[in-house]
Amino acid sequence: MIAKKKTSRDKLLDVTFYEVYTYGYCGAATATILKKAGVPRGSMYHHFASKKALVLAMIEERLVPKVREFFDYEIKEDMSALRTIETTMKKISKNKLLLKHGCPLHRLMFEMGALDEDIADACEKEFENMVNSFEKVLVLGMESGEIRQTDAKELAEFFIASSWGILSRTPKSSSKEVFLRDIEHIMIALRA
Amino acid sequence: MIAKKKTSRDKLLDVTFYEVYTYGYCGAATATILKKAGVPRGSMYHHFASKKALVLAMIEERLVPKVREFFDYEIKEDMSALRTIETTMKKISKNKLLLKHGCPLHRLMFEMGALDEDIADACEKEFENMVNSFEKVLVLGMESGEIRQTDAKELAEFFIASSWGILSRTPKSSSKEVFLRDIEHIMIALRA
DNA sequence: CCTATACTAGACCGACCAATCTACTATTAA
DNA sequence: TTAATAGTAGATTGGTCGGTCTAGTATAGG
Repeated sequence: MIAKKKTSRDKLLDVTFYEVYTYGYCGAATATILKKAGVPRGSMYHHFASKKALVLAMIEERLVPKVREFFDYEIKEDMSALRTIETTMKKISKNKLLLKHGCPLHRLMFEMGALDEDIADACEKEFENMVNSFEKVLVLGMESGEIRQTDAKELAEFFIASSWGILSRTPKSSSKEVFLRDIEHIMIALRA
Repeated sequence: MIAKKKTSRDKLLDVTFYEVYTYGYCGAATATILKKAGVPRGSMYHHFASKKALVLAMIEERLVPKVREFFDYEIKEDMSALRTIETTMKKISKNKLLLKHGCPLHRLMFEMGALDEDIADACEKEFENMVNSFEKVLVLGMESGEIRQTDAKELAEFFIASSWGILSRTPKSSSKEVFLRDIEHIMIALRA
């Protein structure tokens, strides 16, 4: 494997993801991002017009792919919808950062939703993508009789929003066990 | 009715609630709070040792009472548990600010949970109070056979966390109708 | 070699941040 | 009248914020 040297741009996006995830948009300082990335200020403003532009690029190139790692369902016809969902939830429950800070998309959406339209739109767009992805699984499950018959899109929206709430409990009160226990309650609302 | 003159302290707490609710802890600037409250800087630091102390007092004296307005269940033995919950959800769905910004307790908890232990503890404490309050309703409902038999505390925690998630959808995608529709899905997990 | 472009480098800027400081006023009690 | 306390008032401080500026380097095409 060839060790590709990370470009300044890549380093900035990596660190920005972590800083915004941890401290929020307002709490993430460019000075800290630059220091941690080991990139001078001039380079950052060469690649990005502003802090906001940096964060918008980070959403597209880091946050969205990371969210999809967890939440993009490969539909395998031979696997049941309920088993597919269960597998995803197990995977999420094993991620310490998710349990501690919640879904990074939810975090940014919640903080900035009413404060910046561009960031809100970028988040909303990916929320819709998650809903569409999950909806497909639910439709399959409805066809096979595993999932309760109802509007699949609405059920998908409900499931994702609820999961976000469950993931956003305080670090102190959240754990793998608590998460999976809460999810089990949601599942009752999904099953036929 | 005697028009009591609001003290500087009261004005500061009122404005701080609004500013922190709207812009978050990091986003809320003391300069703005002082200006909107019409209180000089010296007065603020006479009453509160720091911004953090101001916010902690705000939690106790404004945020917690406001949350309890909505979520403190008076248990009326003659009213069914499901009807009690339904009434509360209807009340919440009529509040524009709640739909736009979510639960103020959830907001602060989510932003500061991992960043400041004192604020996290204050939020966690009220979360537990909400859970206890809701648990009582669920227990009554289980006794009357309306609510599904399960651990009432766990079910209460699940319900509140899910509701928070549902309330924290983007301003654009949230409305009274969407909220009540989502709640209806949670209710399926509650009913016997 | 010359020149244009892409990128690095960090000093610097004004604005804004939370917090401190000294001075002043209103109220109460001795 | 005096003294103590509570609260008002806002200028000022040191530090941090996002963003700009000028200078320098690396690379590629001619």
